[in-house]
Amino acid sequence: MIDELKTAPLLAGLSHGQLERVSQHATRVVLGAEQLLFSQGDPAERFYLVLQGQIQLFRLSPGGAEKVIELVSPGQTFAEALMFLNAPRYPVCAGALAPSELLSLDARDFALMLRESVDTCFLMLGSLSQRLRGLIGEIDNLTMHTASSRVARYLLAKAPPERRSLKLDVRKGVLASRLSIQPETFSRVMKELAGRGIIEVHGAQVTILDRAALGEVAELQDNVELGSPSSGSVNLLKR
Amino acid sequence: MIDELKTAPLLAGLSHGQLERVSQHATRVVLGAEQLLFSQGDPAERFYLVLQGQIQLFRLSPGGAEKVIELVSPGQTFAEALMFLNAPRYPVCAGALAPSELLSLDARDFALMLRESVDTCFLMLGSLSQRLRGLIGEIDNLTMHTASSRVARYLLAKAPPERRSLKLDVRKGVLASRLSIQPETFSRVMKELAGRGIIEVHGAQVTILDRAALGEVAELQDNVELGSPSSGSVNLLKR
DNA sequence: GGATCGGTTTGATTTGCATCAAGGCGGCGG
DNA sequence: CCGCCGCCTTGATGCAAATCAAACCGATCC
Repeated sequence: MIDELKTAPLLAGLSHGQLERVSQHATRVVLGAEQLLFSQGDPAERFYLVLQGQIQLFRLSPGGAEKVIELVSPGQTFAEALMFLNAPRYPVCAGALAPSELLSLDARDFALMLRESVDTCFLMLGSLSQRLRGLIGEIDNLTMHTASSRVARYLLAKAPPERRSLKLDVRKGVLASRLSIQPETFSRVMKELAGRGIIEVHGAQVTILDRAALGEVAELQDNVELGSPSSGSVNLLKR
Repeated sequence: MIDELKTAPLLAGLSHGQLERVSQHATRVVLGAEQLLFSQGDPAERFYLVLQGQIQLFRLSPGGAEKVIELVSPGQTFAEALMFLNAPRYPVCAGALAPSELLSLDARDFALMLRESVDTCFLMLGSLSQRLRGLIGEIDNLTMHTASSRVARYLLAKAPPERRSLKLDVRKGVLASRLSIQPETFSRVMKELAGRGIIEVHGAQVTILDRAALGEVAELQDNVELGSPSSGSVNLLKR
């Protein structure tokens, strides 16, 4: 299990002793597709590391509509920010989009351990800071750009820097929700882009034919950073 | 200056020695109304504590349109999250809405000091965590609620828990941007609310006449609600 | 094979809000 | 006091995206 813990950037820097301590309070969780892990409003006593599968974090409206806030892939952690609040409750729901396997870590114990490791505190601070930046980008995206632009940005961020092809790894409807648009609109945008010869679509397989034109649609300007997970690293401030 | 530093929750917990160290690297900044403090994209080497006045953080679109992300009041700090990234740049612009006075703190030095105080690390973690939660709320707001709802929420949040009256402390246009709506729409929403006898408006002075009705407009969680046959949700996910 | 069932696509229509365009109102300087 | 200049308001129009509705497709299972 310790090797599995090390797949998370946040935990990779821990000492062997610390990892052992963490693993002592960790449990393995297996979820079937469409299975719920926790609901928004539940007391947040644990946080999670995804090992396999795909997790969605989403908000629920009273009417039952769900809006996907974030998609979490293997190697990523989620809900760890909450352990620093005093009576934390999950602000979102979490559920599996596919059969998934995760590790569930004890927040309270982890926080106690953190007190003995300023280095890890800084890793955590860096991680939260990045997430903060991501959310600001998200708000920018929502308020200053059109649905087409958001789709284009997603495709550009998703496409390996110099490969033309990419595969949508979740149902299109879920993706649409992640981008805050309706499935119908998503479909229409993709069709429009395909019609203009900018992309080619075969099911979940998408090929970017004209990256420049896609950038145009994305309304990219100057130094806009796409929310690519690999962008931006953490400063440890050693010494 | 040390007393002034203590007005920030983040700094209030520091020892006297630490505060002295911080103040050694701090400078006082005075801004006139409409004066810019920094631009998005600038290297982020300092962060700020507002002493007097009112600061707006905003994103700039290429066309020059600005969208207010946050309004910062005296006693609050901003841009401190960036010091944990390695080559940080401000993701927003900051400017004064009124003549303002702030303290500018050295990020690098502060981070170094933080290494010697796990307690303060935890304060910082808590602060970032809260901000994260706030931004998620913001996204929820933007994607699942109407303009009227956002206005209603703002008024409810702004109104002291059991006072009926409140004063809008920024120009209405700025407020509109903060709520991600156009000034025209903001005006119409206020007029609509006034017309329905829910609020009363005299310039910047707003009185809430019917708090329950305003909560209704705000689409607050509790109205779970019309016509849904069972209390079971439409949610596809099962526990 | 045919039937069924999600998910996706396509088309028609509606709508919330932005945009465009005037007009009003208040503050401030002459 | 008057006239100018921002800001706010009010009205008319336009448009992007939501909603409503139905057809389509690819799985899976008799």
